Amino acid sequence: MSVTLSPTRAALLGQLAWRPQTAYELNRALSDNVRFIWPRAHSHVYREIKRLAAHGLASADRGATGRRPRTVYSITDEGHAALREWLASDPGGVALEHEPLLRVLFASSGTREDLLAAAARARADADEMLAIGRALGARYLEGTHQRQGEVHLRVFTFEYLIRWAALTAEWADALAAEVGEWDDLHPTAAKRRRALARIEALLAAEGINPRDAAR
Amino acid sequence: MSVTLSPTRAALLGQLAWRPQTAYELNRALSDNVRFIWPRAHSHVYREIKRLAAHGLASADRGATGRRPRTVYSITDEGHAALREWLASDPGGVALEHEPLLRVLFASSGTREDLLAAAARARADADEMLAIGRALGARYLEGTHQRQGEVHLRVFTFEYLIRWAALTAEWADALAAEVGEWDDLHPTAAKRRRALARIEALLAAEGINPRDAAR
DNA sequence: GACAGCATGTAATGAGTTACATGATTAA
DNA sequence: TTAATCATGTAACTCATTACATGCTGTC
Repeated sequence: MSVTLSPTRAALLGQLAWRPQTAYELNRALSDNVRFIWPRAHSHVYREIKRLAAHGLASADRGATGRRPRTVYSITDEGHAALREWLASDPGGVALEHEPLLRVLFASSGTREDLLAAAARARADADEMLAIGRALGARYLEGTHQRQGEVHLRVFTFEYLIRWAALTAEWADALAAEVGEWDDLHPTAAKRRRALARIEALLAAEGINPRDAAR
Repeated sequence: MSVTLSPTRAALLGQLAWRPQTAYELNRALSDNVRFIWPRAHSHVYREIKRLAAHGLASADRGATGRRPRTVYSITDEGHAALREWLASDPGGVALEHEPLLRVLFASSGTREDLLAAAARARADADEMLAIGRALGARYLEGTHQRQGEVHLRVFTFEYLIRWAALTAEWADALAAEVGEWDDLHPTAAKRRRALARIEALLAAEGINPRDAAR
């Protein structure tokens, strides 16, 4: 009769499973590890970890730094069990929260500059991810990552991060290159022609035959 | 002194800008267009559209189907202005909510089968996106999409969707292939060797030099 | 000895979801 | 004519964020 975890709480417990930590350290770890795949605000962590403790999934070891409280949390046996149970449960799916893409969808209500700004933001985020990926990759290859013993698993999250970042960067650049040649966002025959050619190329590149489409 | 929009509300208004719709139709449109890039629960739409109407960004035209109420919403001039303003504001960033990836990160607390199930879920989501992409692509190429006049812009969202789906599918397959050869999730020298080789290959493929890494 | 940045939280508010309810329409 | 599914919402609850507050620690 263990507690059912949400992905957010599972992420917390999962981090705790690695070692006892304060809420602050948990926040750091979450930034390093899941910022891009499960982002949450830092204040959230303080509340959620308390709730995990209240449910017996974590234990709280209260101490102090000078006159400030300082609480170190550890995972309990029940916590381990709940984490295992979560991992065995039916996994939730995949989604983006991609504001630049949303802005592209509604671009015709705005200006060319708005659209370019959205691309720039996507590119900036991708650059940040690539920088993190570079540092991560270096540590893995040197053998100095804190979870080096799990490289055989970490390689998968690493791969997704890198490739997703690269995709986002390429996409943003291609968008900026195309729109950079435009005077405004209005359709023209030439723009339309290039768009259709690109759609065909994409479908071909991914081996997709549009005639198979279910309508 | 117009109202500041959240991305979610902007998505609603953006859809409304295309044509007047009921909340139900908005939900359908959101499913078709932004499910993967800005997913929200359907009940949310009913509340938010009312709030937009209350703020004067949309107008509500109350009618009925038999004895049931039926409200058609339209965007107002203030709504258009708010949408333009949102598009001109500083864009938010890019994030994933990728539960399979989260499960991979904590895989060592679970079983090999858990990990394969996570990969399968990612693959299933990717398949769904690819199916939608195929249908979308067909309509664009035939020239029959409802927003055909915007293909020159739609091509960008289309591109991202297709490539992201393809990436996710490939990743899931690669994960399943590798883990499929394992007996369990424990590290071995061979697993580690393959992982490091893959990390190197990835960095090389993306033209990333880990020695440039900021530490 | 003061300023910047790290560390450690709380409160208030708002966003989002799940569960429920029920009328209309269509196909078997 | 009944079962399924489409259409149209509401209520209750949980999740998550923003804004605030303040103590420590190192550096100039």
